[in-house]
Amino acid sequence: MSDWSIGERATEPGHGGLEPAVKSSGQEFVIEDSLGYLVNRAARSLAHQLAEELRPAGVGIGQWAVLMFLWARDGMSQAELSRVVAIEPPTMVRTIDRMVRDGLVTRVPDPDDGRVTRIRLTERGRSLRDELVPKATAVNARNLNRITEREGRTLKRLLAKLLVEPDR
Amino acid sequence: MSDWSIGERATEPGHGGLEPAVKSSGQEFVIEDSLGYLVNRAARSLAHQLAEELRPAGVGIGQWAVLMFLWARDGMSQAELSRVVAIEPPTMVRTIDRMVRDGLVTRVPDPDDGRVTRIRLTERGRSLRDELVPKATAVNARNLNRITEREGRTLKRLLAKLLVEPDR
DNA sequence: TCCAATTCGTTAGCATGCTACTCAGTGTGG
DNA sequence: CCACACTGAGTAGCATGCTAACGAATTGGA
Repeated sequence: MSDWSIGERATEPGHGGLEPAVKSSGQEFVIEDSLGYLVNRAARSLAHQLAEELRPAGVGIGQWAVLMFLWARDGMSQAELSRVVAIEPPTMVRTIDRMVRDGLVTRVPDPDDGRVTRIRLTERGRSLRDELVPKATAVNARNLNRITEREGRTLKRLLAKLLVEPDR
Repeated sequence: MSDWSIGERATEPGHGGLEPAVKSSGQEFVIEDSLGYLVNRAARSLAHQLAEELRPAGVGIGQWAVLMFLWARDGMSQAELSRVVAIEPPTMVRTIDRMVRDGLVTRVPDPDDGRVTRIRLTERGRSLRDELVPKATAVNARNLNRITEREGRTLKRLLAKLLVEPDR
């Protein structure tokens, strides 16, 4: 699938009134108007585009965020990384496994704390920065181009607001 | 991880200036300001919350969208479903596998076209609608509560705009 | 000082997403 | 009518996300 536009409707065309909604006890749930649906679609679209850019370099989409944080501060521990990337530790373990396998990072035991493993960029991991950052920037820019700059700022501000300490 | 707020910064606190950015050839890439990062975080946060609501019913997050479309029009083919849900066919195959396993749907061969399998809701699949739609509505509402109603409409409008026929 | 709670990394097992490929059934242009 | 293209479903193999549960190391409190 290379088409990320909003899809067909569930209801047959030409059966009279469009009704892409589920009526449940009088309530209506219009899927195309669901925040979760829209955010999920947008996230997959963006991830798909970024993955395309990263593929030639052999970097997976899940490795991207880790690289970003390591470029800002090399030698973070796995626990620190899973906190900042907002990924569960078991997921981080296997992402790091793949990055070690691909020669992007190495695991270094912390001398002061026997529980901690520090993640260090290899030369290759470090050098990918100049190659990949412009590509990622381009993906964001290309997508933001569809809306005004002001709208772009608004969009990001609202998304950030959703993430600040969710209820429940 | 139950904390979906914006995480720690990559740079050490108190080393002077905050610098959560990766400088690459003069460019700066501030991760907390990246559209892709924000959308991805928001999507996982919302998916996590919805999954929580669906779990008691034994419905997986990937099955949710399929159910939504089947509630609107029962008997769609797998190909139709993968188009409207915007999921690749192989992913749909296995999602349907699990839904069959869990007694939500059945596969029915199309009498007119030997290639086509139609997906029909079971009584259980149909009956979950009244139970789950309010829960999903609540998740969206709870998250939209953090911003004004006007902002919510803006957010959804901008997200939808990103999805309309991406460049490239 | 020493036991209990916490933290860190990890394993196991599952769901959901993708690409690449295959095979069978349909449809179409000569 | 028939070869060839297209479409739908499925298989294989992988990446990335999660929860549950552990064992080892550290820390904190009595």
